[in-house]
Amino acid sequence: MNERERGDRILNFYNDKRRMPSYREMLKLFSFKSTNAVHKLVEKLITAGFLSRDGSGHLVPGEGWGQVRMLGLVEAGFPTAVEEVELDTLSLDDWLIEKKESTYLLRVKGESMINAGIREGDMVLVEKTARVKTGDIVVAEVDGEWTMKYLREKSGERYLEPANPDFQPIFPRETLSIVAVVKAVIRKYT
Amino acid sequence: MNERERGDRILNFYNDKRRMPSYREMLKLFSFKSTNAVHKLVEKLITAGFLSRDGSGHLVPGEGWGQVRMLGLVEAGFPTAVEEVELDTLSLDDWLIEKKESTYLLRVKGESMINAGIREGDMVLVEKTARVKTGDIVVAEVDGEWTMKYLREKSGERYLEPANPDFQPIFPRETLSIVAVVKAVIRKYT
DNA sequence: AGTATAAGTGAACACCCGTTCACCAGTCAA
DNA sequence: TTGACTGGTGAACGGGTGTTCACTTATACT
Repeated sequence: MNERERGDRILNFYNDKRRMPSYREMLKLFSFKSTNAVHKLVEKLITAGFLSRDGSGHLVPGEGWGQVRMLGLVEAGFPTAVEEVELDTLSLDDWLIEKKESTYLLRVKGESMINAGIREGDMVLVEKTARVKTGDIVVAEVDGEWTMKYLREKSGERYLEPANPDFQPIFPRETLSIVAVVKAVIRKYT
Repeated sequence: MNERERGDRILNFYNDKRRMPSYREMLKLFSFKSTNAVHKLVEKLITAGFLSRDGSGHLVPGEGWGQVRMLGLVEAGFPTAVEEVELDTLSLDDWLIEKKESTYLLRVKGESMINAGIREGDMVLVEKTARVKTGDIVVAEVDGEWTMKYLREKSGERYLEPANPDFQPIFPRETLSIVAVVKAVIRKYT
């Protein structure tokens, strides 16, 4: 069993249980009989970057050992098992979510944003924020109704434009309040 | 400071440091002066579902308190602050990734799947697996080249079909090996 | 006013944690 | 063959951990 494999085993424990194993638990994990063996192994895994310590000395998963291995372009093909070590890994949560308190996941209804690649049933990750620019896809309340559209501006007036020629732009009669900005689109295949 | 707020503060610590705070650390977190106060608070947060204990009694984040709050349809609008408590939350990682060891993230190149809502620059979450069905979007190697297409079957023969009328279906001359199945598409706006 | 109940203090305790020390077996190079 | 190095055992230790007990203070309900 090599170093990489052992690091993976610890990180799998973390992913399962949402916490690091104690040295005594690692005894069983590796069939060791002395916590000192674990101690030495952990020190090596730390210098190797699999694990690390936070400010107060507690063991935490190493930087850049998130959940998914990221590869290059599709055309480039898959790397061999040997190369995999070099790859960057990341957690989707950390990658997509900037402010967890104000981030929400919505299911999309309707086909009004089809030309932006957003289809009925997709999930959109939105952030409640005041920092909106024209051109962003926003969730807004216009005249009492909720929709998701492009935010546009013409002669100083903001309006909403769908990404579907079958729908008409929405010029607010009374109120146009931007509630959230779409940060990402996630489509999951069953 | 109410219960919800205190639970959030602990979970924020967890999201920051990737581990649970100790009772002594929570002292500072809540400006308490006795670990017993923390103890009682934690017990309440556990019965409230914010936190929980794993098999060996260690403190872990409660079930269903992942990263993102999930809401209903866009048309439904945002709930008020009071209602938010009722919402389901989940971790994108847990939701999207089934087998972490064989899951990879690829950046899409080309427009051949545009009608499936997959555009150049999107990220696709793929899983190296043998369980492929016709109709799935797959990453495959045909005659030495790598592409992502729909997997189709006609008269017992498997071929690849793009989701773009400008491209032609690919009937393998020599080899067609399915490398991975596309499980999800993620488009991130900057 | 009286009294439960909730919420926090302060101290004590047993236990588990990570660390360390001394020691041993195998391997590989000089 | 010697010597250094790697990877493991076994035991011991100090400190941090969660828990518990007795007590105090504040809030709320008759």
